Amino acid sequence: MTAQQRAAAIRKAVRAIKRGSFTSYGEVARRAGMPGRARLVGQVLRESGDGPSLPWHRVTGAGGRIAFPAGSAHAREQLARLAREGVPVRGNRAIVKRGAVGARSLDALLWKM
DNA sequence: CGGGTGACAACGT
DNA sequence: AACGTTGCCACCC
Repeated sequence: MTAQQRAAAIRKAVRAIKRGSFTSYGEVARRAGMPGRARLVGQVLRESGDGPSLPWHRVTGAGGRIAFPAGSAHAREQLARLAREGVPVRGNRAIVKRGAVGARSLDALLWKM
């Protein structure tokens, strides 16, 4: 498996994310057949840059957290694009639907959020 | 081979 | 919920 092939598989998985929804880096990696390589996903998206064929904004950190620093140009752009597609956002994150398995840590549940 | 670096993830406090 | 720590893994010196 060459780096090129891995990048292609990852981009394919990202393109498969439906409009109005989002997926974590780790999940994209799993769907691309490379569990545990979440960081590689970020690396590929970084070198791929922006483009109409690659909905990079639909990829978030675990639990919908935006990977870019809060307030940064990148973060604001991603949140704006997600919101434009109808994804509810709050602060530096996209809101995960309730009931999704593993959507929340036990902590978050106890802290009732 | 050795060490530093991330668009990460999971856990503990 | 905000942080800090660890574990991870591909890359690049």
